[in-house]
This record gives sequence, structure tokens and C-alpha cells, in this order.
Amino acid sequence: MTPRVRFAPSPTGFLHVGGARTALYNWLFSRKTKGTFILRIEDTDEARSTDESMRAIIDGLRWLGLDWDEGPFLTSDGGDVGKLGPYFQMKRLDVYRQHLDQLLAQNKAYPCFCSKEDLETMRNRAMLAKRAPKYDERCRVLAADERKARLDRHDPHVYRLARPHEGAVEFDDIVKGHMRFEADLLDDFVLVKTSGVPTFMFAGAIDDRLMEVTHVIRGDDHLSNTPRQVQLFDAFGWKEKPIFAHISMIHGPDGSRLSKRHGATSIEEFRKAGFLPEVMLNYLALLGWSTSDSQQLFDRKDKFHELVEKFELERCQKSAAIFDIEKIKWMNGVYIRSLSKDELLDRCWPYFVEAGLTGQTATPELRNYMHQALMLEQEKLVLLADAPGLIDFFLSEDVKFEAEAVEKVLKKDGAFNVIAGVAAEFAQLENLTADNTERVCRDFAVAKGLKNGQVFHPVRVSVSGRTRGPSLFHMLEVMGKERVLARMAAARERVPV
RNA sequence: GCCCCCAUAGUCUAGCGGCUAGGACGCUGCCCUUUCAAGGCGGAAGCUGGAGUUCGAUUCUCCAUGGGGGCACCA
Repeated sequence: MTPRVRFAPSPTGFLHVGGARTALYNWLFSRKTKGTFILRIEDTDEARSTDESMRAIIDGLRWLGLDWDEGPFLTSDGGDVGKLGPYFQMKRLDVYRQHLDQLLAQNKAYPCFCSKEDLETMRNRAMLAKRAPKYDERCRVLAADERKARLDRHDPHVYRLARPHEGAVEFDDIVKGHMRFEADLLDDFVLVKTSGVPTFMFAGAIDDRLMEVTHVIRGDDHLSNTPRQVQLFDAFGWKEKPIFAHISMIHGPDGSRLSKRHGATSIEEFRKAGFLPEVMLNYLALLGWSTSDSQQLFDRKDKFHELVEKFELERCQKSAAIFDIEKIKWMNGVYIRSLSKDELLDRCWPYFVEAGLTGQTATPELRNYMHQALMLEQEKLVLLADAPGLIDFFLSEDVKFEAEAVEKVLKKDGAFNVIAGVAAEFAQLENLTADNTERVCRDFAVAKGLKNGQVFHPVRVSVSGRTRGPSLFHMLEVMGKERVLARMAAARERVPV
């Protein structure tokens, strides 16, 4: 039997790094085992589910390149692929109803008429008595005629599982090992809400069965829920249960569960900041999993074939991992440096547009000029969103002089003499190349008895307005003779000295 | 309060009874260098504590401590 796994997000928020990592592990496992990756939308939270969230999750998965084989949004008109759908739980209410009826007929489920207030006091009383705050099952033992009367009266009610009181629920978890929970500690949890909509517990178990899911790979915040879902399988008499793999959580720098207050957590924010999708994948893969030699970087060719080949659920970490923004930034830099020049420009372009550096399209000349400029800064680039700030001065007609550059360089004695002198030399050149500009500057320094820096720095500032920037002579070559001479000539009057 | 999970440097991790405890990020020293980076070569930094088991525990067992998760008509 080929493995079938699923990612089952609830559309109540954006795709965050934890969800993305869960999706990634499912995806990696399915690709490695030549299995099937299913996307199922768990939209049974009527109050919080939104189309916007669903959209964001789909967009996030697509951006990351985590493609699913079965589920919604797969045909050209956005329809389902797969015979075991529909893949939205709210479109499967009749399925859940049938399954509830089946349990009801076997007295394995029962209606509960307790109000939320009743349950609240029940819980408080249990807490005070230092007992587990679980349902006291008063409706489970309701007399048949009273139950029927209240049902006939349409009293609001939920349906609960009449779970066994004896024994224990056991299952094996690929990551955590053998698990055992005493049945007595569990309770008659809610299967179907007053609204008639199933709970996550009920719908999820049924769907995993009906969609023939073989491996449930999810965050270990679900570990405590698993015995309930196993009880459901038992109640239905389903012998074949999925294999569970509960992967550890991702925490923020303070060790608590990753949340908004830790900064960027949604995949969309990482995209905006200029992280590459393949970096998200590579980094997230390492957050809770590793190879025996702690390999850091993986060949991303052929849809990350190397990661797919090497990934093993068995090697997942049991403990939570803290998300390290510094490390993922480092990795982003590594990936950016490995990009071809053409690819780099394509990747940066949306950020140039976003920053107003250029329009969606540009003349071939401008595009080429930006291309040349960008190449000079590739090794310095960490986040794509930083690219505009690195090369914008190549484009601006008026050089904006940084206060620091003016202070440390242009205010030094002779700075403008150097600029004028070098400019005169440059004017003699046919065109500016990295080689001849460097030769000119070095010769100039020797001739005037100056240190190289006393020449290089003023020249740099005069054309860029900054003390930091690309390799000076390559920068001059890219800017071209005309632009360089114009800037050098204009420096004196433009500088706010 | 009850149940469950977890524990190697600041962080991600390798380790599966005997290792100078390995790698990566970050930090740091030197080199390279027109700046900023990148790169090269070094460095500091770790097995939560206590009992066992064993000739020998980072590794196995138990306890303690610490961290996390669950205990909803949310998923």
C-alpha cells in the first residue's frame, strides 16, 4: 500500500511557519515514499474560518512549492482532484451525520443537553476537587423516555462519544514511541456541536479513515488528542489505524510557542521580507530533523531531490526547536549567492517594483544597467527586500550624500582636489573600465603622495554619496564615463558642507 | 489541579556504553582588502541535578528540577 498523508489546515489564520513545517514534512515523506499528499481543508470552525485565510494558506503552500496530489484547487478551474473528496469538511456534513447515526444506533454516542453553564460549573467543581475537569456523563445515563422527550422538544444538544471506561488506549508514534493513555482519564468528548457541525476530533478521524490516510504527521500539540481519535476508530470497529508521527513544535526565542509577538511568523511576511521559498524549506526541514552528519544545505534541484531522498521521520527530534532568525538569514544569503545573475535579477525585480525603483517593465537599457549594478552587490545581499537599497544610488540622478560620508571623507582636506584631479584623468580615458580607472587612481595617489584610501574614498563618495558600496572600480565601470564625470563634477555644489 | 511530551554550548543539531563530545548559525582573533560584504585559517562556549545498573555512563533505569503541550459546542 503506498503511503497517503495529508496536510489539514483550518482556515482561521495565515499559513505560519509551524504549519508550513508540518506541510513540508508531509510533503517530503510523500515524495520520498512515492506516496500521495492530500490537502484537506478543516473549515468546521464556523466562527473563525474565512475565505481570506484559506486563500493565504493556498498561496503560501504554492509559493513554497509544496504541491499536493489530491484535494481542492487542482484543476484549471480550481476544482478537486481525487476520488475521495470533497476535501472541504463543510461539504461533507452528510458523511459525518451518517457516521454519527451509526454510533447512535449502537449506543456508542448519545445526545447531551447540558448547557455551557452546566459544563462550566462542572469543570470548576472538578478543579476544586483536584480531579481532571471532565464531563460527568449525566446525559449518558439519561432515561430513554426523557432523552426521547427532550429530543422531540428539540432541546439544544450536542452528541458525545460513549467511550469505554476501562482499559487503556495505546498506539505507536514514529517520533515519540509507544504511547499509552488510561481510558479512565479521557472523557466523553463532543462529536457534533449544537449547530450540527462535527468537531475537529470527529471529522478528522472519519476523514482520515475515508481518505485512506496511512500516516498522520502533525504537530505534537495533537498528541493528547490522539487517544480520542483512536477511540473513535475503535468505536467504528476500524482495525486499520493510521500510523502517527507527532513532530515537535517550533518555539520563539523565549522558549514559548511561536506567536505574533515573536515577530514575523506568517510565511507571507517572510516572503515580503525577501526570503527565498527554497530557504524556508531548507531551514524548516532542519528545525526538528537532521541527517546523521548534520548536513546544513541541500541541493534544491529537481524539487529538492536531496532533501526528499534523505528525509526520515525516524530521525525527527522529539524536543521543540527555537526558530533562529539569524540562521535563516545566513542561509538566505548562501542561497542568494548561489543564484545565477539572471535568476538574481528576476528574483529581485518584484522588490525593485515594490520599492518604486522601477515599473513592472523597464527598457532593456535600464534593466541591463540594474542587472550590472545588482551583480556587484550579490554577495552582500541577505534579504531580497534589501536589494533596492543596495543599488538605488546607481539610478538616482541626484546623488544623496550620507552625513557620515560627508563627515568622514569629503570634509577631509583635499578631498575635492582629489575628486577634480581624478575626474580630469578619467576624462582622458576612452571609456571607464575597472582596470583603467584603478590604474589612474593608483597612479594619482603615487603622483600626489597620497595613500590609496585618500584617493579611493573621495571618488567613491562623489559618485555614490556613500562610504560603503560595491567594489569601487567595477562600480565606475558599470556607471559609465558620462554618469561618473557628471557626478564628480557636481559633487562640490551638491554636498551640504 | 490532572494527563502527556521533552532535556548535548546562546540557537539548530550529531552521538545510539569506552569519542580529545563532531558539524552549523551567532560571537570572537588573524589573514585578504579602496569601503561594506564574501572568503580562508584559528578561538571561546555544551552533556540540568541526584540516585542507581555497569569495569565504565552524554548514552540505560528511577527520582527531582526545568521547559512545552493537552484537559472547549477551537482546531
